[in-house]
Amino acid sequence: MVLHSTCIMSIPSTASIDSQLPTSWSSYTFPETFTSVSTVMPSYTSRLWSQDSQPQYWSKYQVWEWLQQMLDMHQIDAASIPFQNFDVDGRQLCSMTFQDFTRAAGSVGPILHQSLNELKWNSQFPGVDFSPLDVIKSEPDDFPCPFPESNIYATDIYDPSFQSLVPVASPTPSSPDTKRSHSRPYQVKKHNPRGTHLWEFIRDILLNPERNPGLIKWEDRTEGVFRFLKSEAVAQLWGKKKNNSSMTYEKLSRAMRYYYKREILERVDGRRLVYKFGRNARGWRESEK
DNA sequence: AAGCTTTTTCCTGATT
DNA sequence: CAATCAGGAAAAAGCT
Repeated sequence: MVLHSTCIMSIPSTASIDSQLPTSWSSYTFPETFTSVSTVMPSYTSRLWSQDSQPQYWSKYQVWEWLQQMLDMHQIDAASIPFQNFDVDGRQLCSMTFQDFTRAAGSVGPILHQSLNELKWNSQFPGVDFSPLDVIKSEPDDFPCPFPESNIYATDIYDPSFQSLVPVASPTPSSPDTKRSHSRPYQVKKHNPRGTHLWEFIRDILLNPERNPGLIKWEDRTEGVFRFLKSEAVAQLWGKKKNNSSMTYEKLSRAMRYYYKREILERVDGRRLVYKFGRNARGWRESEK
């Protein structure tokens, strides 16, 4: 077995989290991901090579988005890690060591560290049409290898988030002899792409005061009730994310109202600009496990 | 490629 | 009055 993570993590550990002051994120502009570059390039290539998939080129906002995604994915409450410890761009993030992550995020650190490793791996070896993030857990009798004829080989990798050895695709053309015959079964499962739904966008603003310059505020934190303070500003932000400069609160609120039926939101009547998360909304609770 | 889901756009009418 | 809320309808955009 090869602990592949160690050879991926060959980046020197120099980032000192403590030295980075928690500056406000509210002034950060949204990155222009998935725009001109990806539409021009063939989708296959663009998906793998867009800056979006290369953590070293992430903006601070993208780092933050990734954090959100990780917490969602592992069902960890956002309040459990101090976001100000991650006021870093992709380059700085990538230079963080395991210890840096532990210092910055406590028990969540190892999970973040491992997930980032997988992303680095993916951006480094774009020939595989799935992300290591998609590899969830090995299941017996779940062969065959999803990329039998590629020069990618299966290798066991220790994944702290699963506390087990997880077979994962690994580029080791240098020593095919030991890897090609690998017979560990594995299962590939896609995670949802980066949360782009409106309610997630709203939730994420709510969860991060650093990025929330009085846009939306909790009315009742434990009940999931919140209120728009600057409805048009939020609409503008949403529009910016969707590359739609004509977004208005009028239209955004229509989309919000569709959530009632799906129980992502519950109706709060009588109070203007007030909404409440419903049973199908995830990741907003203070302690969600 | 086609079909389903989510969001956007537009609209009429009611309420605050 | 201006803003917001309610949804119907249908187009557009996203995803699988």
